[in-house]
Amino acid sequence: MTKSANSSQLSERSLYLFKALVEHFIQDGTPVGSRTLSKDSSLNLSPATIRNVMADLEDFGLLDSPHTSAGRVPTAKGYRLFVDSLLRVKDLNSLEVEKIAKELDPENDFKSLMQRTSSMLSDITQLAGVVMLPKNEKSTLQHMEFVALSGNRVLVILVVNDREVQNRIIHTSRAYSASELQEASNYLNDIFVGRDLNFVRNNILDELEKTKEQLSRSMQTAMEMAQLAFDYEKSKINNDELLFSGETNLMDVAELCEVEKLKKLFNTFNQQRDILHLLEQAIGADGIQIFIGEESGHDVLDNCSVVTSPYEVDGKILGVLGVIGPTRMHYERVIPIVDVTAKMLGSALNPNN
Amino acid sequence: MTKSANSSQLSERSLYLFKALVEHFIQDGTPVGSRTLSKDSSLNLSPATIRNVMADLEDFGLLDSPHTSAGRVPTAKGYRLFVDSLLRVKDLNSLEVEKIAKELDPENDFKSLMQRTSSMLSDITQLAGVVMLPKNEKSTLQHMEFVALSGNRVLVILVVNDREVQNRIIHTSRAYSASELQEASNYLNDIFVGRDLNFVRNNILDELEKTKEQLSRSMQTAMEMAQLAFDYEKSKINNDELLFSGETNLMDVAELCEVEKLKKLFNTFNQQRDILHLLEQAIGADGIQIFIGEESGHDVLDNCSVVTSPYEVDGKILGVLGVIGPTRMHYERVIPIVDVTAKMLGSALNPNN
DNA sequence: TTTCGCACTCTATACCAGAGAGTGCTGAAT
DNA sequence: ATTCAGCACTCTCTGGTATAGAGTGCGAAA
Repeated sequence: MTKSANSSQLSERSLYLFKALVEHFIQDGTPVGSRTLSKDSSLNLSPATIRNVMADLEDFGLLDSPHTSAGRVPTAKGYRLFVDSLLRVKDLNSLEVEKIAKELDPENDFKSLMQRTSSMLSDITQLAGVVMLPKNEKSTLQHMEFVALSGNRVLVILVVNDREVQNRIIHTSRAYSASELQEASNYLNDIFVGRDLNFVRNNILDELEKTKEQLSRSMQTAMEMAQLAFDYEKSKINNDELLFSGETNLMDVAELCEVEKLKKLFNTFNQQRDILHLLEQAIGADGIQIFIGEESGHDVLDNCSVVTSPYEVDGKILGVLGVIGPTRMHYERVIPIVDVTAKMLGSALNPNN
Repeated sequence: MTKSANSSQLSERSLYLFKALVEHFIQDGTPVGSRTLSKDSSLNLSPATIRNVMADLEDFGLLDSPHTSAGRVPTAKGYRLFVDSLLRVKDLNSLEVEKIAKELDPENDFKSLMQRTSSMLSDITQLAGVVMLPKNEKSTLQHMEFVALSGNRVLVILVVNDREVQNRIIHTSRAYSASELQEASNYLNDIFVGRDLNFVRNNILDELEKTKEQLSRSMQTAMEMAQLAFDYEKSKINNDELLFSGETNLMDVAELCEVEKLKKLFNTFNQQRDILHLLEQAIGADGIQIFIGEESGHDVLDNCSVVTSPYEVDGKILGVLGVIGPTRMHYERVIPIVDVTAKMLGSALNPNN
C-alpha cells in the first residue's frame, strides 16, 4: 500500500486525477483506463503510476471497475465527492438565459407556465424535466362563482392564490336560476374571500348552523351550494402534482437503454408517488440539491441522478423543480440551468412584477 | 400452380386455414409453420397440403415469411382481410362493461372524464389509449366572468358548451374594481351568451364601433376586457388535443422492443400532429375504423394498428377515441371495447342523462 | 517515488459445426 | 385431380473455441 492509501486524506494529485477521470467518463461513457488518463492529464505521469493512484481511489470507494480488464468508473460516492468539492459550474451564456426567460413568460396562465418550465428544462438539458406543482394546502380563496348548467347541474368556479382557477360540477336537488346563484355567490364571497380553502371547508357547516333560523332563501341556497362544492373537493384526490417532460430523451442514454429498465422508470414517472416523495426531500434544501444514483433510495433510479431546486415567491417556497438524467450527466451545465430556472420561475410567479 | 392460385378467388378452405393461421399468430407471436397448422386446424390435412395452400396465400399477398425456414406471418393486407371478413368479435362480458361504466362516471368534470376514458382504455386492453378532445370550433359561450387580480391583471373565465371552463389572465392598462368588472361582464353576457365563440371574437370590434358614442363607462370597460381576452385566445395555439395513456404497455410488445423504434413512437405521441391527423380521418367513419400497419401512412406505426371510434352526443360527433397497439393484437376483444367505450363516453357527456 | 516489464484476467469478435425448424418440389397413391 | 410422403435444401440459433485487445497488478529497476 502506498502512503496516500494509508492516510485518511487523499493527496492533491489523487484528487486532480480523480476529477480528470470523472470528466473523461462523463464525456465518453466508457470506463477510462490508466493509459488514457496518462495522456489526458497535464501532469506527466506514466500509466503505471496512475494505476497506483487509481487503486487507492478504488480503496476509498470512489471508483469501481466493471471487470478486471475494463477501466475505472466513478461510484455514487465518487460522483458525490466530484459534485460537492471538485466541480466548478459553468456560468450560463446569455443566449441560454434569454431562452429560459423567454419560455417563462409570466403572461401565461398558471398551468401552462408550469408546463413550459418542465418542457424547457428537458429541452435545454436533453434530459427529463420535472416540476412539482405547488401544494395547495395554503390556498386562499379569492373569488367564487356559480353558473347554472342544464339538468340540475351547477358549475362551481373557484379562483385561488391570485392565479389559479379550479372548477367542478355539482348536481343539485333542484334547478337554480342565474339570479339565485348570483345572490348565493355574493353572499359566500362576502364571508369567505381571503380565507384559506381548508378554513372554508371546515366552517361551512358551522356557518350553516349558526345562521339557520334567520337564513333567507338565498342564503340557504348559498349554503347548499357551498357544501356540495367543498364535499366534492374533499373526495377528489389530486393525483397530478408533477409535470414531466422529455422522458424520451432518456432513451438515448446508453446506461438505460434496456427496455425493461426504461419501462420501470417510465412507470415510476407515471405513478408519481416515488418521485414526489423524492422531491419533497428537496423542498427544504437551500437551493440546488442533488440525488445521485442509489442515494435516492429507489431502485429504478439506480443509474440516475436528480438535480433539484425549490422555487419560491417572496421567500416562500412553493415547490420543487428539476431534471432527471443518468448519473453520468454534465453537472456543470445542468446545475446552473436548474438553478436559474427555479429563480426565474419564482419571479414569473410573483404577481408584483 | 394449383387451381386455387389461378382463380382470383380463394377457396373456402384456404380462408379457413388463413384465419386459423392469423389467430395462431396473434396468440403466439411466432411465425406459424405448416406442421403446427396441420395439428391445429380441425380439417385433417397433411403439412404438405397446407404448405401448398400457404404458398397460394403468399401469392395473394396475405402472408409473408421472414425467411425460408421460418413459418408464415400475416401481412397488413392479410390483417385487413382478417379484420374485415373473417373476424368474429366477442361480446364483452358484463363485468367489463360494468368496469367501463364505472370509470366513465358523468359526475367528473370534463377534463378528468376524458383523462379517465383514456387510461381506462389502456388499462383494459393493456395497450396505449388515446382520446381526441372535442374540437372547440363550435364553442357556445355560456357565461363570462372577470375577476380582478393584483397588479393590473384580470382573470377571464369563460364557460362554454355546458361543461367546459376556459380561463386566461390578461394585463390591462389600469386597475379595475370588482364592481366595474361585474358590470362589464353583465353587459357582455347579455349580448353574447349563447353565441359561438368565433362569432364573439369577430363581432367584438363591430359592437365596439357601433356603440362607440353612446357607450357608458362600464360598456367601454367591458369592450376593452373582451377584446383583450379574445385577442389572447387567438394567439394561443391549443396544442393539447390528444390524451394518451398507457404508452408503457407498448414496451412489452415484442415487435417494438427496440429502443430506437420506441423512442420514435413516443415522440410521435408527444408531438401529437401525426396521430391527430390519423384520428381526423376516422372522424367521419360510421363507428369502428381500423388502421393496420403501413395503411396509416406513418412509418412509425409500421408494426402498429390503431382501432378507433368516434364518440357523439345527440348524433353530433365530438371527437374520436381509440387504442394503439401492435398489428398483432386481439382485435376480437379490442374492437368491442373501443366501441362500447365510445358509446358510453357519448352518453356520459350528454347533459340530459 | 516513479517507472518498466511482464504475466494475468476478462471481454468482444469471429468462425465453425451441428441441431432444429420449415420450405419447395417430385412422384406415387387415392 | 388431390393429397401426401419423402427428400434435399435453406436459414436461424446455439454452443464451443480461438484470438486479439484492453487493462490490471505486482515485482524489480531507476
